[in-house]
Parts: sequence; structure tokens; C-alpha cells
Amino acid sequence: MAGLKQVQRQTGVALWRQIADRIREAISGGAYDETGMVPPETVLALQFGVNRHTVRSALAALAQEGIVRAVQGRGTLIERKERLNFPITRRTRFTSGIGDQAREMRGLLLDEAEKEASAEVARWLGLKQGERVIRLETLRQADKRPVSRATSWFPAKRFAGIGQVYRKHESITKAFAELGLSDYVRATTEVTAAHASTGDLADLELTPGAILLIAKAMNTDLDGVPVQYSVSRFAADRVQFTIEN
Amino acid sequence: MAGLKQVQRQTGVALWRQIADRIREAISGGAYDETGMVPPETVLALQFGVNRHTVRSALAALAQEGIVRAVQGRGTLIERKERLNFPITRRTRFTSGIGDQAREMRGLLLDEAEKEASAEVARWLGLKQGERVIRLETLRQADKRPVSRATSWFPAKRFAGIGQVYRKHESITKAFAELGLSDYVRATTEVTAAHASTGDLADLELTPGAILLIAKAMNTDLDGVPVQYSVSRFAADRVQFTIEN
DNA sequence: TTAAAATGTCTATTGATATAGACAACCATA
DNA sequence: TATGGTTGTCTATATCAATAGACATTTTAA
Repeated sequence: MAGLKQVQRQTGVALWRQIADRIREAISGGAYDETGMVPPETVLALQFGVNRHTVRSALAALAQEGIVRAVQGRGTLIERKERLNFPITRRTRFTSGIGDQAREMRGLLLDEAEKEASAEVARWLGLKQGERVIRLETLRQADKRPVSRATSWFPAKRFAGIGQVYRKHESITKAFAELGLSDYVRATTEVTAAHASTGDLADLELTPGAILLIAKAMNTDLDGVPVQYSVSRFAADRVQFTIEN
Repeated sequence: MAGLKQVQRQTGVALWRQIADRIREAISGGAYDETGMVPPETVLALQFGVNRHTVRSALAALAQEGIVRAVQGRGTLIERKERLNFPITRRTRFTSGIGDQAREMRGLLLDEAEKEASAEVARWLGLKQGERVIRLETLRQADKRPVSRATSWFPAKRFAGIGQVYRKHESITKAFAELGLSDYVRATTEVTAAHASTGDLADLELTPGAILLIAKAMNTDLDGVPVQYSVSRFAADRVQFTIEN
């Protein structure tokens, strides 16, 4: 069933990378669950119609990502195949949403700045362009494995000092609570996908060409007043979103 | 503001393709709306820190996709910059959801088959594994431009002949109506992203390395009985999803 | 009309990608 | 312990990707 011509040449994407992407997907889809191993290099080479060395380049990349581990004489073992699920609902929260899927959740503050709202940020937060906003750059981890990089904006007047509070609690929900906002709801989420930028590659420990799921989200308080606009970038091969209606 | 080092070397993705992806994104994001043109090749080369010829390869690829058109002496004009928006709500429908964003919507039936439900399909449709289901392969277009490839499964007993009906109406909603189901709702949507497979590349007129947004959706009738499970693959650079809560 | 600014074309060179073949090293098992 | 199957390493070669420079062609505007 696994066919011929699954890869294409002269497209700006190296064969070894195309093959790595296919194998990563097959692993994630449970195609090799019976053996817990990837097929032998010679078999893969035949399947994809390429040289064995090209397959080796692909497997080396996957080993670099920690997905497989090659053992001389035995074969190439699958090390990891998880995919976290993020429910997107009116009550979406990062930490609680994946509570039972990981043991340790962390939210690290990478950077904090107060500045004037850009046109886009002002539109989402219902402010005038140029009003003061606080921008937080955060990295979220599940069991010490980076999951998402987020850039969040808050109205500066209402949430002064949110950076420090977030650093203490490692949670937006708790930071809001300490600043007097006991509850909030997710108003809108826009989902797109794109190739990872260089900065995100480093933070999320990805290799170039990797895919991001991008969620632009706006949260409001219970009166419908915007309290947060955020752009979160997720490593696409580690997560999925679920929308329940 | 457009920074340095937006591209990386020796990653299996050619520089010209990385640059093409970035420019396509910038166009889609409205970065060049003032002039309606891409910056001069020499400027782009400086921005990305590469040779002018590498930028030319990227622009040639975008011209091939019909996104830009180079005019000697003038510059490189932007021809097309759409990104369709798909609202995902309880009443999600493909055709009406993007009604005002495109003039002509079509749904082409590529293939139809009746077979036994796999474990995954049975789980989503609430059937026993092995029960009969009808599988439709469809291609959806907006203004003659391919937007998504979908594989849908329906309980065979309830929706016998849905393929023929779909071919006539080019719409799931109308096909349901003719078969006696006047209304239905979206119960669950799972969103992931992945590289396009070879088959999808051809159908969606993409080049290898392209990204897909993948929506696995389950629709039920008003009594909550599953009527359709579908896996839709969208060209990520042509669409975005919006979830309103 | 001229000059500046932009894309188009050509040649040459270097490094990454892919193929090809041979053989070593290691593991499991008959 | 011998054998078959697997990964690891090495050499060599051809093609694609990227850089570099020079100059032609076209458009716009001074």
C-alpha cells in the first residue's frame, strides 16, 4: 500500500526532509506500533524510491529530534509518539486544558515590555492605536518539553505589573486573579498554519521546515471587555486542537 | 523591522523556498498593500541576507503560483492575496461559510465507494467496526481555485446513494436535504497541521513542502446521532479557521 | 533626452544534496 | 558458533542550490 513517488524532486525541499516528514507522520499515526520499530533502511529506500543514504539522512534528522533511536544490528526504534490535545472552548485555559496529558506544566516569561498598541493589537483589544499595552513573551512546556511560544498583549492601565505576577505563578489565569480579574472567557480564536520562524525554531527546539499551528486568541472579562490578545505558536507535530460545539 | 536571519541554511529546505514562504505570508498579511508591489529584489536580498539570485528564485516560484508578476523596469506586482476564512461553529457549512468571500463555490465528487467501517470511522460515527459506510472523496473550489480535499464517511444504510445526490447538488447540505435530513449540526472539530502528501499536492495544486490545515469533523442530526465524519485538508496559505465562542 | 531604478540574462565557482558501491560492526537466532 | 539481517563508515561522482559579478533591457521620472 505504501506507494511509489511519495516524494518529489527539485522543489526546494530536500528528499531527506520530505522522507523524514512522512516517517514522522507514519509514526504519529501508529503505522509501526506492532514492532515499535521503523522498517529497515533498505526497505524504506525501496518504498520511497531513493538511495539508502538518503533514508539515513532522514532517520538521522528524526533521531536528532528524539523521535527514533538507531541501534546497530537491530534496527531503528521508536522513542516517542505523543501528541497533546488542546480543547478550544469558551473556557479555554492552557494549563488546565491538558491537565491529565502531562505531569508538569510550566509557563516561562521570556520578555516583558510596555509600548504603544499597533493597529492590529488595538483592534483586537478595542483600544485606540497608540494606547499603552503590556507585551509578554512566554514559553509553555509540558514535562519540560517546549509546546508553544506565545506573544500576549494586555491593556497597560488595567494590568500593570502583570509580567512580575506571571513570573511568580507561571499562569495567566492566576495572574489575572491576583490583579483582580477572577474570571474570563475566550471570545475568538483564529487558527492558521505556517512554517516556523528562526526564533520559534530555537525556542521550540525544532528543525527548519517544521510546521506551526498558530492560534490568535482574544479573551474578555465577563462583561465582554477584551483583557488579552495573544498569538500562540505550537509545534504542529506535538499538538492538535479540538473544538466542541 | 523586517529582521535579519529569517532563513536558515543546511536544513533540507532550500533558501529560495524559505524566502518564498516568507514573502507569500507577508503578502497575505497585507505588508505590501500600500504599493501593491513586493520590494525590489536587491532590497529583499539585503533583508534576508542572501544573494539577489536566490531572491529571484523565490519570486519565480511565487510567479509560478500566480501570486506575483514581475515587470521589467517597474517591479514585481502582487496579483492575488486572498486568504479565505472558515468559521467553525455549531452550524458550520462549507458553502455558506465563505459565501461572500468568493463568487463561485463548487464541490466536485472525485470518488465514491461503499465499504466496511475502519476502527477510526466506526468510533466517530458510533457504529460497530465492519458496518457498511459510504466514503466520498471531494474537492472543493472557490472561484475555480482548489481550497480543500475532503474524505467523508456516512452510514451506508441511512444515506444510500449520497454520492449521486452530491454530484448533482455539489453540496453536502443539499444532499442531506434530498435524503430526508433537513438539518444537522457540527459536534466536534479536531484541527492539526502537516505537510501535504503527494496526492493532495496534485489535487490542491501545491508544491512539495506545502502545509495543510487538517480538520477532522463530525456532524450529527438534531438528535445527536452522527451522520458524517470527514477529514478535510486545506491549503494552509489560502485559509484560516475562526472559532467564535 | 537622460539618468536612475528596476528586472532579465549570462558565466563561473563553491558547497549541499543525492546516488552508487563496498565493506565493517553489531545483534539475534538457528 | 555460524549466518543472515541490520546499522555504521568510507570513497567517489553527478546534480542542484547559492554566491558573485557583469551587463542588457525596460520603465519611470527628473
